[in-house]
Amino acid sequence: MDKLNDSYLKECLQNSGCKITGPRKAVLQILEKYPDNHLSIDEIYEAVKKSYPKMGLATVYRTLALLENIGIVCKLDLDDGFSRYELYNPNETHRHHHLICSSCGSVSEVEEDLLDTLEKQILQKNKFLVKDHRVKFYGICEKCRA
Amino acid sequence: MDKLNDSYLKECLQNSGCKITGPRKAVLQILEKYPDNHLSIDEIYEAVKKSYPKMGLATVYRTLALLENIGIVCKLDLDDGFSRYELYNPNETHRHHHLICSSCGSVSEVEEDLLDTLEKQILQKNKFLVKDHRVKFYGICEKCRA
DNA sequence: GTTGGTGCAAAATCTTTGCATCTGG
DNA sequence: CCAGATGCAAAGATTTTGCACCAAC
Repeated sequence: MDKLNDSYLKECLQNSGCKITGPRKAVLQILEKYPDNHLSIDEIYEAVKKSYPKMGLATVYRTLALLENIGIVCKLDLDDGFSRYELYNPNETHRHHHLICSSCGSVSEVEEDLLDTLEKQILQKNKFLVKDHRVKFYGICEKCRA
Repeated sequence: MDKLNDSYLKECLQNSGCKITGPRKAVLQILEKYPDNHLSIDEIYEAVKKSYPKMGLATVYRTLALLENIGIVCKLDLDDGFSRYELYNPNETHRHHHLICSSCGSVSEVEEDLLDTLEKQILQKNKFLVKDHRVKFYGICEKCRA
């Protein structure tokens, strides 16, 4: 798993003419370690410092911007004023959706996409060719409904 | 139109025990004047100052937060680092979708909702009761595709 | 007259940038 | 070795807050 992603990271970075560095590996490692946690920049920074103590916050910003550019991670906005990131799942062609509970604040995910019909309609009616989307659903989660 | 919204604002504010003030009317007036412009805080501030010169920026922030709380306006995130607001359409039960062109940056709207099926599936599979959503589509607009 | 609202300036946050130093290839 | 990457601190940008004054009701 680690090896696999190391080589995936290596490939992506080298294709973009970038170096494979300690900070970059460390950031990716944290994102792999907490796949469903929607970590904020600061949370990533704090977590990385444990394995890579000399990490600087600016480098976290620069690294995540880079990883986003080359399509390894995706920025997330959960309306709390923090930039959050999660790994792209290489099997996804479109971004998955997030379910945000208005009661407890928990965030879960919908793997299914199911917007193809809507996107086709948008192409026909609005002549707009959809390439990707970001979808957030607000509501009440299972626990809070009980 | 102006009268009508004045009384709508009045009703909403009074129901929340808030006063009807010059700044609040001025902000709403600007949002009504530019219904499709997705104005940023600063754009609203600059526009309001023309009709209400002593307007302070902090009041724009406070007013929009208030109007959002009582359901008159809706915050928008167009990924450019600015908070933007638009009026809620009282006829909409759910938020409409935004089409963001990756080429020219233009933002247009899809009035249709069309997520009912998906939201029913989410209720069944995830036991999550959807109350509202935010949907952004990224792609290429009609002009840029030509 | 009270209570809440406003303007201003200062403070707090998050993010970006400049630059000397370090490091991967 | 050299171009690119990093760490640190300073600067930028947006948003929030404290407080004296003002205005709805």
